[in-house]
Amino acid sequence: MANKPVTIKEIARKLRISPSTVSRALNDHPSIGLVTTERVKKMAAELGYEPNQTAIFFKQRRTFIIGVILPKLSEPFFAEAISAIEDEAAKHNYTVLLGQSLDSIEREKNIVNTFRNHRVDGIIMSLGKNTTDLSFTEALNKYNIPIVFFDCVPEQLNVPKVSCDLSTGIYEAIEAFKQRGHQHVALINGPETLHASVERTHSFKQALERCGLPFHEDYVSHTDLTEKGNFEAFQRLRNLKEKPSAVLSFNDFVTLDLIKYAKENNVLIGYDIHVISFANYPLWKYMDNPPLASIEQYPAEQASIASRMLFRLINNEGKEELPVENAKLSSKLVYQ
Amino acid sequence: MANKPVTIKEIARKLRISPSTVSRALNDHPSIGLVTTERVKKMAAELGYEPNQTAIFFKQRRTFIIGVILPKLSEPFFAEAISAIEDEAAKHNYTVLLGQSLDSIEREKNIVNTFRNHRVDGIIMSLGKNTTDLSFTEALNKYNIPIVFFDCVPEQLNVPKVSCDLSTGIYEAIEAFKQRGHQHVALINGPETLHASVERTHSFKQALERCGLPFHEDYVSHTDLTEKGNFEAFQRLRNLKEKPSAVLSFNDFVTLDLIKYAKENNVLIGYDIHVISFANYPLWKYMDNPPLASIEQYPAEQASIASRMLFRLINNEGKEELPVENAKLSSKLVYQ
DNA sequence: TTGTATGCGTTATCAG
DNA sequence: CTGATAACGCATACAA
Repeated sequence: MANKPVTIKEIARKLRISPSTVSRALNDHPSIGLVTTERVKKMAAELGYEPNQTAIFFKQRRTFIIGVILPKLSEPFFAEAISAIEDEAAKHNYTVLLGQSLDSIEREKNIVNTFRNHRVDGIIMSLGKNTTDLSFTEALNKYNIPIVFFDCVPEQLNVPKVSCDLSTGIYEAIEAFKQRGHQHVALINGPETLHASVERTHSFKQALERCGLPFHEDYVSHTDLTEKGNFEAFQRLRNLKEKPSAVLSFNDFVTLDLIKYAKENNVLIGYDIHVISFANYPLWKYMDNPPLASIEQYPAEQASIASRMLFRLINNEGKEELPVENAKLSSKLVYQ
Repeated sequence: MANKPVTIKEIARKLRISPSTVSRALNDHPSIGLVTTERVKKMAAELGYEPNQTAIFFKQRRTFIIGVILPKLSEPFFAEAISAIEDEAAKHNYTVLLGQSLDSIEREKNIVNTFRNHRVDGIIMSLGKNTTDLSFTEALNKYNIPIVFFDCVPEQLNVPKVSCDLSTGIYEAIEAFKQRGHQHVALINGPETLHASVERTHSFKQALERCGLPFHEDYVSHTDLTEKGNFEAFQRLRNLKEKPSAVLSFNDFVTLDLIKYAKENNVLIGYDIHVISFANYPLWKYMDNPPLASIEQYPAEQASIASRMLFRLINNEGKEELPVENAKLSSKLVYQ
């Protein structure tokens, strides 16, 4: 029936001691006698005392909350990531404030702002596809709120981040294609403006060279990531005089559209064309024509490492000048 | 460079007026003169003043945070739900604290406890599969923290909740099967202990009767929701002397296993057996042998309604004695 | 070992 | 219209 919550003062009054003694007793302060400590704890339990966290937060300038900003939870990649973050947070007695950016820079700014107002102790963020300007993070410095990026990270070095190196997985993919006798390997890449796309093209080219396979610009087909764009990107490849027999596709959603397109156009996946996809959709095993393999990017691992970085920063409280950590995992080719 | 954040007091000092005046000016209190208000605001802007929310939260006994507890974000159903909640929360200037229960009662309790300590202003929760004892919510009363349930809700009436009535969708499904000439329709149901399963069996039986189709206990096959259990449940149906030609499956994950099993055992979906699934996996359109249709349960709508209920309770602040709201949406059969 | 006093940043009450 | 003061619940420096 919602009585007024018990406070330290009440316990003190009932016990005819001072609030500070109660406070210390409850916190197992060494200077308090065993007997009083016990008395206080007993009374606290009896009254059902529970500390008012908001008061503590206010006083200690710590909220025990971290904010997590990511594009979209409906992508399995991020659902896995946030679970890992939640686990890591729980270990440190922290809770997770959630914000989905939906790849909108405007929303990213708002969320950062809200989190800042809430005085979260730190932020973990995966950038939206088009975000390059990080000036909005500067406002965080004012309150010494550390931010760690993962997966889609800024290019600057002086910011803590963990990401996945796609070049290793790409190389393994090309190698796998070559072993299966493919000579013409294509890449369906994201928008040319994306840093992520540029990197992929680079690694793709390098891997081909290392494997002694030819690279030709026509074999890199860009999509705007809409269904239509995905279709067209695939179509461009199919229209080449020398059709590629193998293709690396930008992500699972592109791959799904590719599969759909193939079905509608009587292209047989695994026969006319072989596919390897980035990321790793949990459902491939149920599909009739799944990709040959996927380039695993370890969302949970990335997120865990980022969390641990963040807690190191939080617990350091800006005391020491810690070195900026940058971690990079190797992606890997995995078969379903 | 992390200077000490500017406070109201500093503004007051610089302007040689009292802090309370500054506070009122910043809040556009009508009793403050226009000139002072302007002066204060200008100075505040100059100094880059930002209110310390934690202090305000503390003072106002409001955190502007709601907690959301659900089983698993990796289920698309809940990913959609939480996005709807986030949107609704943003409209009310609220932020979302996240907790995944993973269907563990222990975790549910811990999360509720953590949220309570953080003094969230309210909670939205979808219960884990096995949760029936709601005593852990009683602790919330102490702080007048309202809780609203959605989708997987407690049976009691005196608790605000919104769920989806499956009987309408089930009826439409059975009708659709009948129109296609099916006489033997089966149900792959969840564990018998689950309230949700019992309800489904009931609605299933009723729908068959209304459609003039026979009901037989053998045609309700229970699974423990593991892959093995799903396989066996399907197998039991296939082993009946009179094999069902149509089947309603407990949820999308069961359906996926069913599809897998069918493929491995040369059962042709859409020919040997026709399937309608609960919920609506966003990926059916990419599959070669998708279910005929799905029973849509409107996660986003459920979550939105629950959010609005919650904010009504929060904004009422326990002043009036509001009636307990119970909403029920009708499920619907949808084709892909 | 314990109590007293003070402050965290803000707002509300009351007085002027 | 504005200022002084108290209060929210807790923790801590200092005093005893």
